[in-house]
Amino acid sequence: MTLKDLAGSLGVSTATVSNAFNRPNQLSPKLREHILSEARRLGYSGPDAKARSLRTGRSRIIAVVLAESLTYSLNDAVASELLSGIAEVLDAHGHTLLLLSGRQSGARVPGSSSIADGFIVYGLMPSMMLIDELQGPGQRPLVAVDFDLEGQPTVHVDDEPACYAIGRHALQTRPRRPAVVNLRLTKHPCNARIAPDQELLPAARTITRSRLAGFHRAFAEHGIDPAGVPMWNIEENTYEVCAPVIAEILDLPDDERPDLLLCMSDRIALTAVTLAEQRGLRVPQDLRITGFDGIAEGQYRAPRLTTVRQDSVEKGRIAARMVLGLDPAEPRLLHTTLLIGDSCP
Amino acid sequence: MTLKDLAGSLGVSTATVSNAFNRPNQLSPKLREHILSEARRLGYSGPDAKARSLRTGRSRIIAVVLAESLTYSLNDAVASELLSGIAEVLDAHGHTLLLLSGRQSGARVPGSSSIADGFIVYGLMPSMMLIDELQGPGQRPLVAVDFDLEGQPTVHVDDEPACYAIGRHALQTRPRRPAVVNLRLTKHPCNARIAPDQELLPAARTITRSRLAGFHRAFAEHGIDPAGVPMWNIEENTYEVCAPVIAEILDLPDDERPDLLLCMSDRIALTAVTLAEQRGLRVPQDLRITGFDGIAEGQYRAPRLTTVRQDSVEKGRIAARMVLGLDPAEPRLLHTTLLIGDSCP
DNA sequence: CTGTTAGCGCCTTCAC
DNA sequence: GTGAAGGCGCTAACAG
Repeated sequence: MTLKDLAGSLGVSTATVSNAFNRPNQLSPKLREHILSEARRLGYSGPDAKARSLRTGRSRIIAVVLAESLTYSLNDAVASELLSGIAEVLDAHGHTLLLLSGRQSGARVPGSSSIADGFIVYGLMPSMMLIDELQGPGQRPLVAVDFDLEGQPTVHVDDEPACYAIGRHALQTRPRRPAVVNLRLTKHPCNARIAPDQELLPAARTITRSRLAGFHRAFAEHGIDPAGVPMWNIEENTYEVCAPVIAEILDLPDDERPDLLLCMSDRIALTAVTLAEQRGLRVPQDLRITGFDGIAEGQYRAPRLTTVRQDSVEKGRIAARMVLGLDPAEPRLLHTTLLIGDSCP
Repeated sequence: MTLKDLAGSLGVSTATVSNAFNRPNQLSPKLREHILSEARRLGYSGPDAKARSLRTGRSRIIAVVLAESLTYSLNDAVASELLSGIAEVLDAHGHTLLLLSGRQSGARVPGSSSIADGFIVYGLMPSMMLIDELQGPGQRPLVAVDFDLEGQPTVHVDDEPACYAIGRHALQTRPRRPAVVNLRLTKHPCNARIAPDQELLPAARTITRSRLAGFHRAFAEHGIDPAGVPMWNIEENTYEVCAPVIAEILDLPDDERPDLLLCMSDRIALTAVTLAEQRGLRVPQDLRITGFDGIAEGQYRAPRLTTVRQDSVEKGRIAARMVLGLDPAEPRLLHTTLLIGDSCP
């Protein structure tokens, strides 16, 4: 059943039916109601989305491109919150959400990406090819979240000041052996301690760099040489990947084991809390731990995490509003708030 | 830049360009390579998805319709795992994922739903209107997960036997005051204790009903009258909604407070563990707790949850394979495994 | 192996 | 307020 069929059986032109669905003020209310009710009766459920989008050039679909695999992203609290915020705004404005991953197993970008009216890209892609294609001639809006993309509006969090604040708080009690646990900081994948001469990703490619800068500023201010602070790196923000690295840290001999762990995410910090518990290490007496993100899980279990809260839902809302053209397409910086919990009072 | 333009500048017909992209064996490798490289050079990134989908009738997009709001679903571990499994299969077969919610705030079903090649519907919709429209004349495949939809293939978990198994395990140590904490069991929304005469949803409308039947079978087998077991109900599987109800239970006077809590989800059980800890109640000595789902969070924190693990990722994979026509469209029942943790040894 | 042709279903000027 | 006509970009027959 197509619009044309319907017009045929009603004895009106296709334009009139189209108007009944799309431009109420172009025909009499009475006729419109008649058409709509007949449509329902005959089982015509409105203009076909495929044809409509070809004709109008718009699909009312926004694609969210996630750097990581969908499997990972959907199970990450921060990414989920971001998606929630995006979905909320899109839904409120009659748009729907198409999920794409930067790590498609399929050979190339799925053709279906060209159907979207705009893109929200989250986290740095392993390859820029995808982005290049998205930015193609169509000139559809694109918003980058948590990384920089030349010539495109971005949404960021104040990573450096946030980590400075948390570092300053943690250093009020002077640690004997502080350490930093990073997330995707090294140029080459590494789930282990970072060697002093190891090559790191540039600041433009990972927010961890800004966060580290914040910690370093706090260290310097407290007379601690940042170069002397041992660092570890973790590639993926999951318990499974974090656990071995954290175990390596906690299983160091007593006189080498850090007594302060500045972690780049709450997931890392929570893993540290769990493994410390298992080893009979008391938090915060034997080991103080800080996180980043402020995810719910860290706030309702004991000991409550000392961390910095970023409003990922709001980040998503803003990105969505930008891509829909409701907000001006300009760089945005969200502020964070320090949450002082029990893991580092 | 369209396919036609490209054909024009290369001096070949549009069919040849189309073949270069879609049917490699319909033209010489040499010509194909030439066309593809010229396309890249001129900035043509392949056939437009909108036009292609209109022409072929297929979009390579599968829509997942979630009963709850996207905000809720994305933050629920079980729904996220389901989506992971779906995404994994779709991705492997060159399809992408469109997210729809049964609780659209937008007036009606978004027109964009008619773009999908098939639907996976998760959890019972508040209204069947949406489903009716999806099932419209198009006859596109539809798979229902965790609820029944007449005439459509479904994917279920063995809820009744699973709860029978967990109940049997828990009742090996005879509780003095067992209780059940349900999820969406009552006909009318209720976040409180369920009155004996309160109307419940029919089994076809909530899996909780099957789960409860499993518990009741275990009770009966142990000579406990199910009717004498107090029940509570919770409407949404989040800490925020669970906490007040659990608090109400735990704050009962000592001689009324349950010493065994059979919970319909790990989220509920974890909330109970947290609130019990806060009140100085020891788990499992003072209060034994069981869950359902087997989510990661319940397995790596102490005390490890006694629960039943359902493989939601696999559930998603199966649903996706069915909707893509890779598996036969027939009812499927997945098995669960009992996980005996420390919350109810 | 390559080119021609006829729509897929709809929206939107333009004339009436 | 209504109808006729063209084309959005592409693919699948069919011819050559």
